[in-house]
This record gives sequence, structure tokens and C-alpha cells, in this order.
Amino acid sequence: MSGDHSHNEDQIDCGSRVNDSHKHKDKYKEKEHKHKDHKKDKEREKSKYGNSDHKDSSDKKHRDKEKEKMKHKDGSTDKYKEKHKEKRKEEKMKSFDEKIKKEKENGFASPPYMKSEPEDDFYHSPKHERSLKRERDVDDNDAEFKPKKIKTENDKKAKKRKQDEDIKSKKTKHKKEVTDGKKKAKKEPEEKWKWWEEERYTDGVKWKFLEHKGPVFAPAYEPLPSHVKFYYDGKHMKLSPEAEEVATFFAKMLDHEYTTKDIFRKNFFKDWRKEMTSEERAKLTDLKKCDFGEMSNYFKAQSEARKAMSKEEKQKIKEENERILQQYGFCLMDNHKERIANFRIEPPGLFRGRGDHPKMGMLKRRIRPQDIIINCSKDSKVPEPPPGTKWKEVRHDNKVTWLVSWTENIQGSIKYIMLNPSSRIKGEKDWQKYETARRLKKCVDRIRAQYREDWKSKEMRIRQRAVALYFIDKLALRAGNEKEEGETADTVGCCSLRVEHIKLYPENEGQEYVVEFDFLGKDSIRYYNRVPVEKRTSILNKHLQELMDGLTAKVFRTYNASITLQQQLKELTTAEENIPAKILSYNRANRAVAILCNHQRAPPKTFEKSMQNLQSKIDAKRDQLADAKRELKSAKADAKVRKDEKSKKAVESKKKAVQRIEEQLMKLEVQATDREENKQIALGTSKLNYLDPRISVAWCKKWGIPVEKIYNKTQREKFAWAIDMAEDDYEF
DNA sequence: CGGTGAACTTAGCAAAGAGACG
DNA sequence: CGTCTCTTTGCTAAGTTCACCG
Repeated sequence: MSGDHSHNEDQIDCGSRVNDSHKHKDKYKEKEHKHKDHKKDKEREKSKYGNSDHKDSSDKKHRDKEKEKMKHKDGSTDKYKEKHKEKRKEEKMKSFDEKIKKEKENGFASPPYMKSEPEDDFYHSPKHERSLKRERDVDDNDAEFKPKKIKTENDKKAKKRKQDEDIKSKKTKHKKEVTDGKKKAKKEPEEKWKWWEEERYTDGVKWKFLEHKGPVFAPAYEPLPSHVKFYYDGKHMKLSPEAEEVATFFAKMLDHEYTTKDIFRKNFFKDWRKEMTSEERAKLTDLKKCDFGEMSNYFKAQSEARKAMSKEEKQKIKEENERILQQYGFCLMDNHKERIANFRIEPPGLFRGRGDHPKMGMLKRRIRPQDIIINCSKDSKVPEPPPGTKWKEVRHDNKVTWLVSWTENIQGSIKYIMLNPSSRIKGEKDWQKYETARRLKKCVDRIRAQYREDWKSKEMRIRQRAVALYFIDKLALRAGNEKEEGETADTVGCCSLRVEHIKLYPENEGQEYVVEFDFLGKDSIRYYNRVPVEKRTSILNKHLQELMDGLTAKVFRTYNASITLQQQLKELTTAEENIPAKILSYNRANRAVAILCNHQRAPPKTFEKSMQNLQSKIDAKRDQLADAKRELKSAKADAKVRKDEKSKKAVESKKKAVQRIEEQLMKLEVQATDREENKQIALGTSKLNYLDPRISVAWCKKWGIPVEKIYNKTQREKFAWAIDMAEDDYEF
């Protein structure tokens, strides 16, 4: 590594971002560690490399072991029963569940596997699997997706697990079959399936069997009661149902500021008129003369009424939703019941783009069965369209993951119904993403050296490419594809930056060669940063592909995010701290990443107030502590005089009280710091999409932090694979 | 071999839900 | 036990990537 890499320190403190979350820090005393300087990163980096290399050599062995056991057991150990016993409406899924069984009997039990590397055949290839295998596409990208890497971290554990499970699974499987019959009525929930212990498809096939119930459509429009009137130019006017529906969309948004925006109003009115009868169209020519007031009030009253509903009524609605979820919220994919992410079709309404969107206010039309394409397997029960309707198409494409699709009318893009992040199909992909990022880790030095070299190239294209890559790496910018002008808000990423987004200062505030960025990125979120630096995109990705198999621009974001988390965790966590303080450290590490990736949020509306509340809680706690201390003192004095058991006991209990209060106070203060620092930072996006969950899991294990403190239920479901496989020594 | 569209990931915000508070 | 507050979930827009087409 040459001197040019102070790289990773830069990742974090690379500029004076406008919304630096730490700027308010001193407002609330900073008793805790601050972010330290990151000078040690370099060394750390190095030693890590050593580490991982070392590790790799042993990986292979484990991998091979791992393969031998690819039995796709359905995870039939009892230990998971607990988690599962929560509400389950078995009856509804009966048909699915039955199918699961049937297919197992058919010997169709699990995704056949085709190994990606020839030499693997040498190690393992049970005949029965083989027979189901497909030819693998030679050019398939997944081929590069090394099972070897993947199996890496779970090795130790897997080995352990393997041993007891091999024994156990024989037992349990047996038991299961026996008990199955009588349990029929009250079936045991399917055990959590550890798909990450199975082989995956490698030939572009996404599934072998797929059955689902189709989408849930938006409820039909219910015309307004006749007392809710619409006025045009002060006069009551009864609208046709079609026109009325669109009018209600506008009425519902009346308080929102974008109903005041010109483009929004113009687009809305234009589309609204299309839905009107010709008489209506002739009459309604000026949006300003439209009075939606009664409609608006009516909807407000409705939502009030909904809030005021009795418990029973609310319960009923909840149950109905649960019923729909059970019926439509799951599918059967390759013998496993999987949760669907978005089984409800998007309801009609007015399009609200983000930022300065040219199409805001346009009518997003209602999706009907004849707009819907169903995707499922040939041998499945095709979902029924609603009575009297037909699907647009039913297809059986197992090279894609979606179950339902339709074309949306605003941008003309396709929307999909897909599976939940906890599903095998999403989880595998997510895992793969982090493995690619880890491979980048191994060659990032080389790549960084090369693009620096390329800055000197005589070819302009090469120089441009190298600069783009440098920014993508150093600043974690997005790739920045071209967009159609006038179709979307004017936002940019690295390769679409224009001159007006950048200012160059040979010298600025004492630093040399400063680049100032100021542009709107994804979701029209502002990116502002000033960076001191050393003295276009398909092309870019092609180039990256040559540098490393599977490397694209976004891998840098994943890589830099994850490596930053790992470094920051190492740096910020201290053994002595208690759990709340450790979690603050975790959040700070997470925050460093969020800042790097520019994940911002609007400060919560009630932020100041909630901060004050918290502060007064702290003050109260301080008073309480002072009182407790006083009491302790007098108890001590008392004990000195009396010297009896009773007063000694009193001292002890007062001591405990003081301690307890001190702890509570500390916790509150930590909370205040955390919240303040987090004012405009959104941690969720990086946590969910950029941070290799195994880093977090390992950190939890290392410091004895319950993983629930870091991941909520949904997140634990999504990252089940990581929670299961990562040990405390996992290295990204 | 560039352009385009399909497929899939990433993103912030708002509504709903859960939990704390009085 | 209603209300207020914070967290979680749902929603869907807005990105990236890659295969395919002419």
C-alpha cells in the first residue's frame, strides 16, 4: 500500500457535509468517546488482509464438508417450535401444506443443484441430485458466485451443527413422519427453513415450482353519500362516478402543499378532465373554481371516525386483514411457503413524485385483472381472476422471481409482486451481494492503484473513467445513469454530474484542491460535500467487470459501507462500557455509514419537543440522584452512630438505589446523545441494504449484546441467514 | 454495439401499531 | 384506559444492472 491511501479515513471524514450529524454534539455534554481520528485504519486494514487470506485457505476444506450434507432437511429440530407457535391459520394454507408434503414424496423436494465449478464434481455429487440437474449456462453470471466463499463463515459452526444435526435429523425426521398422521388436525408449523444450508440454482433458474393466489385488488370505488357536495363556481354539481372518484383523490390531498403547485394542478386537471363526461368537461374548465371542501371534510370525518372505532370493530378489521394475509400473503415456492412482500395492487390515486417531478398530479389509474400478468409454474393451480374477469396473460417463466406484474401508466414501467426479504430467493441474492463486496475487498488496493494511474492517461475517456471511479469509491456516489429529460425530476449521480454541480477551488479554507459538490441525488436528496482531493457508465461497468468478476459501481457502495462499519465498530467499542453505551457505539458506526452514503431524513416534526422532553427527564433523574445520594449520606452517618445491623442494611439498600439511578441517568443521557446525533440521519437504509449483517451479528456475539437490540423482528427475519451463520470472529 | 426495457435493489415518508405515560 | 410518542411496517418511487434487439 502506498502512501496515497489514507483512503478509508477519508470515507468517513471526507468533507464538511452540511448536515453533519455531530455538529450539535456539544449541546449535550459529550462524556462519551467521540469519533476518534482514524489514523490507524491503514494498519488495521493490512492486518485484516492477512487474516482473511489466512482464513480462506481453510475455507475450502469446510466447504467440501458442507456440501456432503446438502440434504435439504426441512429443519426439523424442535428448538424452533417455540418461535412458531404464534398465531397461525393453518386451515387456509392447507392446500399449500398438503402440496409441500406431496411433492416431497415425489422426490421433488428441493432445488436441484448444479455446482459452478468443475472440480466440485470431484468432491460431491449425489446421483439423485445429478439426475435433476440442468445444464448450466456457460455465460451465467452466477457461475462466479462462489459457493466456496459463501460457505466460508459458517464453516466452523456448520461443522458443529452438522455433527449434531446429522444425528438429530435422522431421529426427528423419523419422528415427524410417525407423528404426522395424528397431528393432521393441529399441524405443527413448518420449521424455519435454513435455505442457506442448501445448494442454489446456478443456471438462471429461480424456482421449479411456484403457486400463489394472485394479487389483492384495490377496493372498488364507493360513491360519496349524496349530502357530500361538490361545487363549481359556487354552484352544486353532481359528478359522474368516474369524475367523482378522481375528484376525491384531489380532495384527500387538499391540505398538502403540492395541491398548490402549478405543475401538480395542471397535470391533475388535465387527467381529471379525461375522466369526465362530455357535459362535465364542457362545464368544468377552471380548477380554481372547483370547491372540494365538503369532500375534504367528509374524508377527515371518516378518518376521525375510524380512529374512534370501538375495540371490537378494530379487532374485526384486524382479523379480516389477517385473513387476507393468510390467503394471499404467501406462496408456495419449491416446497416452501414463503411470504410475499406486496401482494396488494397499488390503488389508484394521484401520482406524487419526489422532488420537482414533471408528472406530479397525474392520475395513476386503477389496475384491473385484464392488466395483470400472472407468473407461476405450469403444474401449479393458476390463481383465479375475480368473477367475470380475465387475466391479461398467464405465463410460466422460472427465470424470473416475480409472481404478478402490470404496467403502470405514469412512466410506463412495469411493477411487480415479489417475495419478502426473508424468502430464500431474496436472501440468497442479498448474501451474494455481500460476498461480491468481500471479493472487492481483496482487490480494492489494486483497483485504487490503477485508477490513480489512469488519471495520467493521455486518453480523455480513460481519465474520465478513472475520476468517476475515484468518486464512486471515495465518496460512495451512485453510478448515475442517464435519465430521460422531462420524464423525471432532475437528479444525478456520479456519471451524470454536470459542470454546474461542481466547483473547484485550488485552495479553500486552508485545504488545497478542494472539490465542492452540490447536487440532487436519488429521491431528490441534496448531496453537499466539499472534498479535498489529490492533485460516462456502461463503459464504466464494463471496465469494472474486467477488473473483477461481478464488479459494478454499486459494489463499491456496499463494500465501503460494510468495511466502514467494521472499522468503526472496532474503533468505537470499548470493553468497559455497559450495553447502552455499546449500542450508542454501534449506532455511531452505523451513522458513519449513513453519512457516507448520504442517507438523510427530514428531521422528525416533533424533534425539538421530544428532545426537550427527554432533557427534562434527564433533569428529573439528576434531582432524583442527588436526593438518593443525600439519603445515602445520612444513612451512612446514621449507621456510624448506631452501628446496628438494621442501619447497615439501610446503607446497602441506599447504595443500590444510587447505583440504579445512576445507571438510569446514564441510559437517558446516552439516548439523548444518540437521538441528537441522529436528527437528520436515516440509519435504516444502510442497515437494510449496505451493511453485511454478519458484521453486526459478530459484533453482538463478541460483546454479548442480544441481537434484538440491533435488529427488530423484520430485520431478524431478513437476516436469519447471517444470524445463523456468523460467529463472533467473522471478518468482512 | 448502442439503445432500450425488464428485472431487481434501494429509498424516504406516512400510516399503523405498540408501548409509555399520566 | 385514553392519549401521546416512538417504532415498525407498508407503500411505492427511483435508482442500477444486464440481456436483448436491431
